[in-house]
Amino acid sequence: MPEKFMKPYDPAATESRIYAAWEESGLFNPDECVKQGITPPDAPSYSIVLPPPNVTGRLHMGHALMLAVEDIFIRYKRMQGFRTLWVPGTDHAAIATQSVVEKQIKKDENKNRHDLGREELLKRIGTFAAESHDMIVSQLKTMGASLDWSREAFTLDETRTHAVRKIFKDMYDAGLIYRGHRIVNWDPKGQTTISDDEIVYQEEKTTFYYLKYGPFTIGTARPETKFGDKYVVMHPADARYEEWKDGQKIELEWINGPIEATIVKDESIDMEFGTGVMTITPWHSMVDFDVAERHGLDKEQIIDERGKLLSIAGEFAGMKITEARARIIEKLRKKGLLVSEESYTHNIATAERTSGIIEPQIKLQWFVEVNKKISGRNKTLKELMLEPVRSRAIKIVPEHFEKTYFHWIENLRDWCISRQIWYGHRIPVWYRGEEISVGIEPKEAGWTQDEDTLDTWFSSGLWTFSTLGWPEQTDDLKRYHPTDLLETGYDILFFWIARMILMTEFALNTIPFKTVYLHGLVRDAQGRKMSKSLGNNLDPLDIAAKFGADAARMALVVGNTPGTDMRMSEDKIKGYKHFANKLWNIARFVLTNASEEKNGSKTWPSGPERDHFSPREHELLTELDTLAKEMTDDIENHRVYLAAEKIYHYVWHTLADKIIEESKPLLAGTDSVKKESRQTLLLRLLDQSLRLLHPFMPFVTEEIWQSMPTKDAPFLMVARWPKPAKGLLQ
RNA sequence: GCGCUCCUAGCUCAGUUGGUUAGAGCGUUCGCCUCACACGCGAAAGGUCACAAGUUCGAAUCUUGUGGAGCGCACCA
Repeated sequence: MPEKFMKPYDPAATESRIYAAWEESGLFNPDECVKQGITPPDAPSYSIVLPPPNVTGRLHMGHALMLAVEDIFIRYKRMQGFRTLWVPGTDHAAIATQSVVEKQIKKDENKNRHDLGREELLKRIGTFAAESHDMIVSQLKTMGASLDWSREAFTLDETRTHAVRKIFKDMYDAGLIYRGHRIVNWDPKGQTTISDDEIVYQEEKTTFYYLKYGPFTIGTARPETKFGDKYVVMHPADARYEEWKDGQKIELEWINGPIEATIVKDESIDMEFGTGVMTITPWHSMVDFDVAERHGLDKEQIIDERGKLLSIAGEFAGMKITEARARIIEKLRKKGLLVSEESYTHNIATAERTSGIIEPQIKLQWFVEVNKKISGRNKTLKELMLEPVRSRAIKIVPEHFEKTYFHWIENLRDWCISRQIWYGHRIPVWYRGEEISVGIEPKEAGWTQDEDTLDTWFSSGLWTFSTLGWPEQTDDLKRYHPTDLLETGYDILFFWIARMILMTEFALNTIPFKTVYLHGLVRDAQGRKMSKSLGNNLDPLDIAAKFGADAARMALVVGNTPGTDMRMSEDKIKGYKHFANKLWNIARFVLTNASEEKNGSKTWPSGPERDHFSPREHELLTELDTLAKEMTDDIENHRVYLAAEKIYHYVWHTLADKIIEESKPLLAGTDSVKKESRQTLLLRLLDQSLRLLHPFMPFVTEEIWQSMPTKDAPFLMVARWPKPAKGLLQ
C-alpha cells in the first residue's frame, strides 16, 4: 500500500505532477503514440482544434467548460485506439486585444495610440499578448487538457500569416473580395469599422420628434442628421399621399433656410410607423443608403468620424451631435417647425469592445461578397455556407441551432473585413499610384501597403486547416482534416463557425468539421452572467487549487446539456472534490483488501478462471459491462452529461455502497477460493471504473491506476477503453 | 416584427425513439465518529411534470392553444 493512500486525496499535490508526467511521455502527440507502439500506424484518426482563446488576459469558466468537454472526447477516443490529435493555439483577437492595451496605456500614461505611433503600440501589444499567452497555456495545463503542444499555433504567427495572404489573394482573384464605398458601422470611439456581429444593441429612452417638412409631417429621433435631407419618401400605395408623384419637386423652409426637396416613392416605408413619411440621410443610415442606391440619389456626409457636425450644419458645425440636438430642436421650435414630441424607447447600436455609439458612415473599405456566384463553381459563398448544414454533412448539436444558423445566413450581407486598427493581419495589398498588388509584396520601390488590418475572424476562419499547415499539402492536413468535432459556445455560432465553413468550403472545397457541439454559458449561482464588473467570476486556477481540476471538470459537465446555460457555484464543485476523495478511499479499500502481505512484499490474487466467479459475481460484471456499453453510446451521441452522471452514480452508489459492503464478509471469511475470487472481482471492477471515469476525471484516476496491479500500459491515459461488445468477462 | 428555447421536488437541473411505483445533486429532518472514507454511513420527508384541449391501450415526453420566463436576428425614419 503506497503511503499516499493513507491520507485524504490531495488534488493540489497530485495534479501538476501527473500533468508533467504525461507531458514528459510525449503521448499527447499522436505520432509519439504510434512510435511507442500504443496506436497502430493505420489507426483511424480523430481530431479537434482548440478554439483559440483570445490573448486578452485569463481564461474564465466558459473556457474551462470547453476544455472539459473537448478533453473528454479526446481522451475517450485516444483510449479507444484512435490516432487522436488535439491542436492548441491562441487568437490575437485584433480589436479586443488592442482595446485592452489602449485602455491600459490611457490609464497609466494618459496617452492614445497616435501619441505612441504604430510601431510602439504594436510592441506594447506584443508584450501584453505574450504574457497573456503564457498565462493561458498554464491554465490549459492546469485543467488537464491533453493538447499536443508540439503543434501549437497562433493566429498571427508566420504559418498562419502565409495562409491569410494566400486565401486573401485567392478570394480576390475569384472576384469575391472587393474594395468599395459602402455604408459601414463606424465606431467613433474606437475609430474603426466593425462588423454587424460586433454590435450590441442597448435600449435607450429618448424623444421622438414630429417636424414640419413642407406639406408633410415627418418623425425622427435624430434631428441632428436632418440638415441635408432633401428627399422625402413615402410608400407608393399610401392613399394619404396619393396626390404626390414620384420625382416631384417641392419648396420648403428647413432648419437653415429654404430648400428644394424631391418626392420619392419606395416600398420599404412602413405606412404604420409615425406619419408614414420620412426624409432620408443616406450617409448615416443603412436603410436610407439602400433607398438612395435603389433610386440613384445623392448622398452627403453630415457627421464626421469623431461624431461632430460638418459645415453643412451651418451654425451647428463642429458641435458634438449630443449637444447639438437640443439646440437644433430649440431652433426648430422657434421657427415653428416642431409639431410635437413624444417619449420613445428604441435600441441603439453600440460597439461591443468600446461601447461607443455606432454612427453609420460611407467609407472606402474591403468586403467579402457573399451573394456572387463563384466562377467555376456556380455557387455563392452564402450557398456554400448553407449546403453542408442542410445536407447534414455538418451536424449541429443541439440540432435546433441549425434553424438559428439558417436564419442568420439568409439575412447575411457582404462582410466588411477591413479595420482601422493596427494590431492584426495587415491587409495584403500594396498600392503605387493607380497600380495595385494583391497578396504579394512587390520588390520594387515606391509601393505602400494598405494601412488597414483584417477583421480578426478572417484569420480565425481558417483555423481548422491553417493549424494543420495549409497551404502546404502537409501529412497532417491529409490525415486530420476535416476535423471531427468543433466544440464552442453557441454565442460564436455566427462569428466563427459560419466563417470557418465559408473559408473551408472556399479554400478546400470541403467541410471544416463533421460535428459542431455548442455549449451554453456558465453563469453564477444566481443565474447572472459572470463578469468583471459584478465580481462574480470564478477563476479556473483558483478553483483547481481549492478543489482540483477533476472536481471542476465534473461540476461543469454533469447534467449540463449542450446549448443550455448552466449555473455554477463553489458548492457544486465541492461535491465533486468529495467524490474524488470517495474514489480514493475505494481504491485504498480495494488495494488493501485485494492483496496479501507475505514476507513484507505484496502479492495479488492470480485471478481465477472465469468459471470460478460466483453467479453473483457474473451478475456484477455484466452490470458494469452494461454501464460501459451505455456510456460508450452516450459519448458517441454527444451526451457526455449523461455518461458523466452514470459513472459517478455507479462508483459511489453501486461499487462503494453495494459491492464493497457485500464483499466485506467474503474478504474477512476463511474460504480462500471465495475470497480470492472476490479480490479479483474488486480489482477488475475498480480497474474498469477508472478507465470509464478517466476522460472526466483524468488526474485522480491516473494517480490510482498507477498503483493498480491491472496496469497494462504506461499510463491510464493510453490504456484501452472497456470494450463492451466483447464483454468484461474475457 | 421574424425566429429559437425553457416552464419537472425548497433550489439547480436530468429524463435519449411516448411504456412498469417520475430521477440526481445540493438543501431539509432523524439516527450514527460501524476498523475504506465525517470530504463519511443509514433512513425519511418532499412533485396534480405551468395550464387547457386533443392524439393514443398508454403522455413529463407527440399536436394545438393559453399564460409566464429567457435568448437570437432585424427594424426603429
